[in-house]
This record gives sequence, structure tokens and C-alpha cells, in this order.
Amino acid sequence: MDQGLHGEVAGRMSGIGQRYTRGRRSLVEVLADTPGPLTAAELVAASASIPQSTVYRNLAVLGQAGVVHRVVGTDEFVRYELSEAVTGRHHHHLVCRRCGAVEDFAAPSGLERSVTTLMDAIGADRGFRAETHRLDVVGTCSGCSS
Amino acid sequence: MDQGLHGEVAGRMSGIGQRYTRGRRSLVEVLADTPGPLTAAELVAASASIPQSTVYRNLAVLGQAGVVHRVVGTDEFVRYELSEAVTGRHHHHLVCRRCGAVEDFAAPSGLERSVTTLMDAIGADRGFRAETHRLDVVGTCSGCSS
DNA sequence: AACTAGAACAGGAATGATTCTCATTTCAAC
DNA sequence: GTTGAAATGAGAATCATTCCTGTTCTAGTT
Repeated sequence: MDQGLHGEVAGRMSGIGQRYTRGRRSLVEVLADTPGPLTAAELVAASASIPQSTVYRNLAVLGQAGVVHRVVGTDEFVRYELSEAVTGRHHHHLVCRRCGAVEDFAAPSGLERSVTTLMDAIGADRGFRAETHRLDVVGTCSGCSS
Repeated sequence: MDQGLHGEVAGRMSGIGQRYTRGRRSLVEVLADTPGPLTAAELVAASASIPQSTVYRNLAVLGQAGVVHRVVGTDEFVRYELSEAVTGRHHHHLVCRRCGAVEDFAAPSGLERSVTTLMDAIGADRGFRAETHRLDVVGTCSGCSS
């Protein structure tokens, strides 16, 4: 398990005046162990003994700390993952329009550079302060194309 | 106003055994006249006299026909726009994380080509049938960065 | 080791965008 | 102009998410 992860998270939590409690740590561990974003329901199921209301509340707090962020796919559920600032891994998502599953993937660095250039240009052209980007590839996952 | 638009939509509707009624046409017109996706509430407000339940139901039907599609931003509202198949204009979105506003923009064709190449590669690598992509630039719009 | 004040928690109720229901109205074809 | 199916209108229902409230835990102090 990544030793620096909890230190980084603890620092961000205390930075906004919040404690890094056992329950919050357990959420972060589940997210760190999963290779893709999870729905709130999946997190509730995975963290037996943490009630739903606490899971939601802590996801909100972790979100304010910049530890966790929300991923929207094509279904009605919001998904959560550790933020790039914490994992150090910039990535994008494969979204299945059938079952709603979301999986991570990394884009080639050339493409990322093109996107960065585009973001700068948009700032200049439109007065929009571009901060980040989302690139989702939408289609049908291997499980659903049977 | 685009004369071919309604013909195209009518064809798609009858293709799935649905009528292209006055109310549905009025929704399509509002969407065609607006340079960006609209929330359901905005559509209800813009189409005075069409009740909310009908707006939602017709958006769902137009979605099945491939005429309209859903856009998710950063706030809790789903937005709707005419699909690329109907407008012929491939584009992406600028999303303000402050106010949630969504605006269209076109990416340079070189970037689009890189994304297409990437989508093909993903199909080969992972068995994911890539059908389309979403590229959103997230930041702060000019109105919100005062 | 107990005290205390504030934070976090547990459980359940409330919220609100979206979807569903069903009685009524419209439409298209005969 | 009748008829049967589809669309509409109004409101109720759904359900992921958020809020509320009383209780429990924690960190810092003596």
C-alpha cells in the first residue's frame, strides 16, 4: 500500500480544519484499492459498518479537501475517485453506455499536450479560465457487447 | 431557420414509430435557437404552455430517436442539446465549476484526429467498443471570475 | 485519569430533480 | 365522422442525495 498517501491526505484534511478519522481513512483505502471510480452505494457496501449518511458526509468533506472528486458517467449514479493531486496519476475514463461502468485509462502524452495547448488558447480567446479537463470515451464495454 | 432540420428529425421520429408533434417540434426549435445546452427547467420556461411532465417525456423520446442528447456538467442539472447527427456540428463543452453554465466550443481538427486514433487503439487493446467521446474543459467562466 | 468543548457519527426524515400513472385529448387513417 | 392508438396534462411517486438532531468520540488540558 502507498505509504505517502495517508500522509498527504492527512495534511490536506488538517489544512481545511478537518480530522482524518478511522472512517475517512477507510474510505480512502477502499478508493485506493479499486482501479476505477466507485458509486456511493458501492462504497457503502464495501465499508460495512459505516452508515450511508456518514459515507456521503465524508465524501463531501474529502471533496472539499481536494482528496476525492466526483465522476459523472451516463447513468444516474455519481461515482467517486481519489483526485489526481493525491494519486499523481492523470487519467481519463471509458464509460459504458449500457451498464454505466466506468474504467480508467491513460491518454498518450502527445494528446495531453494538445489538450493543454487548447486550454490555453481558450483562456485567451474567450476569457474562460480553464483549470482542468475531462476526456471520456463512451461506448460499450466488453461485458456488454456479447 | 434550418429547413432540413425538421425533416431530419421527422424521419428519425417515424423511424422509431413516434410522431413529430407540435410540442416536440417546439422543443427542437428552442434547442436549435440556443448556442449551448439547456436544462430541463430552462426548456420548461422557454416553452411556456408545455407542462414539465411533457417536456421530460418528450426529451426522453427525442433522446431515443437520437435527436437530442444529455449533457452533464458539474452541477446537479442535466442539460439537453441537439445531437451531432442532427446538427452536423461536432463540438465540446466549456463547463464553469462555479455557476455550472455550459458553453459550446469546437476543438482543432488535429486534436480530434488524435482522439479518434486513441479510440481505435482502445478498442483493440481492451475490447471496449468506443462509439463517441466527450471532451470538457472545466474552469471558471468570465462572468464568475470577477 | 477525569473534564470539557468541539467535531464526528448514526439513524432517520426531508429534499428535489426526474419519472411514472392514468384519465383526457388529439391525431391519422379509414 | 368514427375509431383506436398515441400524446398530453396534472399530479403523485421515486430514489439518490442531503439535512437534522441527539449521541458518541477525540484532543487538549489540568
